[in-house]
Amino acid sequence: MAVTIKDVAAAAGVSQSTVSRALSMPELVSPVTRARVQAAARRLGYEPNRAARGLITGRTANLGLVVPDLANPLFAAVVKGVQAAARAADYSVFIADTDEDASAEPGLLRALAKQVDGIVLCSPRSPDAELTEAGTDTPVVLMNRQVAGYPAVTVDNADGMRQAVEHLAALGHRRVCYVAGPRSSWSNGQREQGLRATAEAVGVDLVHLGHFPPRFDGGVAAADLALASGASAVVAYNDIVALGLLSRLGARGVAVPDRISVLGCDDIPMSAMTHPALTTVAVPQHEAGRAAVAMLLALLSDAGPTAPQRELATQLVVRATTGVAPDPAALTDRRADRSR
Amino acid sequence: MAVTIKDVAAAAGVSQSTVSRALSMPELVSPVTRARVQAAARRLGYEPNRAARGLITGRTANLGLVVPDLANPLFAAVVKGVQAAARAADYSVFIADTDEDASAEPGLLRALAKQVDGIVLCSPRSPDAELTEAGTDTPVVLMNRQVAGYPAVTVDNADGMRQAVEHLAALGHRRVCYVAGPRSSWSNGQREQGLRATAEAVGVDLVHLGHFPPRFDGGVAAADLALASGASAVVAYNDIVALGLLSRLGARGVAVPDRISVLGCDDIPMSAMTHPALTTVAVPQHEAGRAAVAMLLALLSDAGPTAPQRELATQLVVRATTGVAPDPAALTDRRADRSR
DNA sequence: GTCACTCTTGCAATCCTTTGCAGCAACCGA
DNA sequence: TCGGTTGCTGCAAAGGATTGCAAGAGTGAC
Repeated sequence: MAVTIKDVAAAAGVSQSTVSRALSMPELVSPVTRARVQAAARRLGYEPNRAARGLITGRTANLGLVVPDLANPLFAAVVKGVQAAARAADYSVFIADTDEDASAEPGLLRALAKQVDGIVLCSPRSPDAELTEAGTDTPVVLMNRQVAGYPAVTVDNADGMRQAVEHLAALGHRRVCYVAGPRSSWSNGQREQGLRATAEAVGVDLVHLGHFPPRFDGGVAAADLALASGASAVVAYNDIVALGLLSRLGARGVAVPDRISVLGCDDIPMSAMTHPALTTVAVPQHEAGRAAVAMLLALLSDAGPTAPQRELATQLVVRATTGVAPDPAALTDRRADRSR
Repeated sequence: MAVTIKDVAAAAGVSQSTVSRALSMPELVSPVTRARVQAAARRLGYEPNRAARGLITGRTANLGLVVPDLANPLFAAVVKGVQAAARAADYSVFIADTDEDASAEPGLLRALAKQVDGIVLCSPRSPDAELTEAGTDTPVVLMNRQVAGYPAVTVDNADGMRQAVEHLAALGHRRVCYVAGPRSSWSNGQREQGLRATAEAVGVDLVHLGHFPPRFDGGVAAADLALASGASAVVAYNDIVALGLLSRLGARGVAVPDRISVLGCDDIPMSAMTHPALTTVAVPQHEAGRAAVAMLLALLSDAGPTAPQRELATQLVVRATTGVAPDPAALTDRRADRSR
């Protein structure tokens, strides 16, 4: 049998209430009693029973985290950030994975809601309406999405795209194509918008390509279209798609970046490991995870506004898949281009 | 306020005990009462309070999962498998990530133990002694490791290596090098052993290379050594290391598989996406996760032996990084070439 | 008609902790 | 010396579900 508060009380010669207070509100008991109780608790190896505590306080000391796909390294980073922040505050984390299935979100949310104090909902795919409908009484912080009335942590996707386009423009690119991600992704919308605004501002033609699944094969499928679009640079919805692009381009013998530049987004670890290494826009997902938990915890303790917003900066990381735009004349003759 | 069993009892006109029984031991109440209670429960949207139930039953309906690194796609697969099996049995899962830090394991284990009914310990890095020492009263199932007295789910690493070596031998390779993983990894030990046994049996020279961290840069670091070892094929501890090897070989302009063959282990999704695609030994981690949960659940219900073992089959997946061994004469030619 | 038995159901204790309230002592100022 | 604080401590009541025990109703056999 586990040691209970009663055992500690007996050992210290005080009542259960005093033990409880000595351990969780130490300033309420006299120093000498406090010391005696704490000594007894430590000696007996007492650990409060979380179920009993939760029963009366109504709190579980657990947080929930919902991500679209754990196998995506981006979300692995989020998970690690969330875990770290939660552990520091003595919270544990339940993780649920929707497998990119938007229709699974409301159900998971409801299931989680009962056993956690708050939920971090990362990159939700559900339409806003369903999201608010599934809205329980449990506090929720959104990540990578903004919905009116909800607190949210986002990254400045538009600014990341601005950096990307300006980088490409500076390299002489005049026609850039964007391989779009899921229509239901808020981040994708933000990226499209940032892209469009900057493209117009710097005088770059923007070609919009389909909506592709945010996976490797999405990039593979998009590569030929990108090549045929006449663009000299491709911006992908994320790094995994960019990796798919690179793969297909490589298979077709298309030189990157000599013939076409490729740019990803997220800066997952794999991006630095490809050949050539991927130029990408780094989004601080680990930090975003921490921030989301901090926000959630603040919400739980009733501090601050009920729908705070926090936006984290993005940063272009220039590696080897972006280069000077090919001379339009040379485009038809690759050999001439190379020998330049 | 949430709806409690009391509300359901009042609505159905029965006592709390009857409600409790109607919902969790339906065969104990009369069909008509049962129907009335269940209808009331559904109508009111009743969900039992897990804390209250846990308080009296001593069960949490939670499982714990400890993995070395969530960012490793291999473990992401394990997580998904565990989640799926747990959800099917109405358990939730706490996940802890040790960041490949063996010394963090005992602490995490202890912290988890209090809030779960059982733990799946995946690829533990701690020495056996520490593991058993940290051994709590909480049931634990090991994955990718066997320790006397513990139930475990493993994969047949040795047989996977047999398939790998026989494949290489059939391609004419006579000297193969192994890029070893962490010394503390049980899987690594099994792989070394399987490799050695088969190499001897088929008459292949085996060169053992260091112990490298199971990461991309481990492979990068090992590549030059592998090349210098005179082997015509390299087997890597896992796919990520193999990817590192490929990267460094590519950077040095070494042709794969013409000059040297590369073989990974695990079959992570990325392996199929490289150029050339990686030949590897697939280990069914998703299924292993499911199996581990099944075993844990059986343990919790007191069925079967206290230390059951289950071993899953591995399967060589031949892709494009393994090929016919280069002609030894050609090998020296090329070496002379490079030393010029 | 009565006894023994089964089938349902309700009562009430229990799990462990937190917390409002009250009691008690000591201490301060008047 | 006494009333009023202040500071600690203990009592006891939750909190929501499970479960051993017992009571009541119904059934079948003699």
